Amino acid sequence: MRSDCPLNYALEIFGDKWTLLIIRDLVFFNKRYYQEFLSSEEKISTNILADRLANLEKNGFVKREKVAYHKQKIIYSLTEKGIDLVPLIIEIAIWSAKYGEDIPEYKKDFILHDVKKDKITAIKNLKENLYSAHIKI
Amino acid sequence: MRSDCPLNYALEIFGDKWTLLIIRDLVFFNKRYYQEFLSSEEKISTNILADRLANLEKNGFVKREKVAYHKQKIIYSLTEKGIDLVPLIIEIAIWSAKYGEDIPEYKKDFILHDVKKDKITAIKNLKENLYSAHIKI
DNA sequence: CTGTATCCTTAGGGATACTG
DNA sequence: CAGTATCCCTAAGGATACAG
Repeated sequence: MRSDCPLNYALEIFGDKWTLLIIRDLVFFNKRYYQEFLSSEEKISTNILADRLANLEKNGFVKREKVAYHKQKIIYSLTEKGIDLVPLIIEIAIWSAKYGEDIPEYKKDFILHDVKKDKITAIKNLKENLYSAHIKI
Repeated sequence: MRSDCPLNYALEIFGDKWTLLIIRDLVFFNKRYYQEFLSSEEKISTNILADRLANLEKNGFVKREKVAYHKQKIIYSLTEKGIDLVPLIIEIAIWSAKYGEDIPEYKKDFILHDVKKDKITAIKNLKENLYSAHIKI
């Protein structure tokens, strides 16, 4: 640890270029399986994905469960600690929607109109989706 | 660019372990000069600092101005684009105050009581400080 | 005082083959 | 299918010396 600053703490545990993208896949795209993460736009490679998933589990962001009757299949889901990253991911998205370049207009519009205008509802809906998805499992 | 995702965009331009700490120094500790950034807790080294300050300027987060009658002295200040990172830094701090380990209680209390309870006011006050500091320059 | 430049080490990461 | 293991390369970063 470089310091006891809260911002520094966060940067040290999820301040890399991949971790939050995996969280995003879980939150916004309802991804649950290894192959699904592997096939996301950014083309994460398998060794990095395995490493980050292991870290996410170690740090309590993600739970791993075996799928019944599919011996090798593993399902990933967010813990409350992971779900509580949603507000900050949304803030990042809002900033990018305002200043980002080469981001499609429809994505910017969605964030600035549907999300930013009522963050509390947007966050609530996302959390409900995640919890109900988890119950279904 | 790995994708046109807003989150990915943000991670690519300030998703490293140092950039947001410099922004933090500007926002919360009112640092303005190279030596001040250099002496922060996390012990950034001079080549990294120079590199990140150059990137921050290139990406429009920070302005560099020479101090009158101090030929070599440079003063750094945030642009609006940089100031607009405040809400997301606050969200990170709130998350860390809830889940972070080895963070002093008084820091957690400050964030959870003084900041989280009224984010809008906290952000407004920080922005006013930054703008008035800039005018004073 | 504000950087640059250099040297060197380590961490991050892509590609791909392999394992249970 | 979910990882591991290996190879190799590049980026990140620390230490320190130097320049304007």
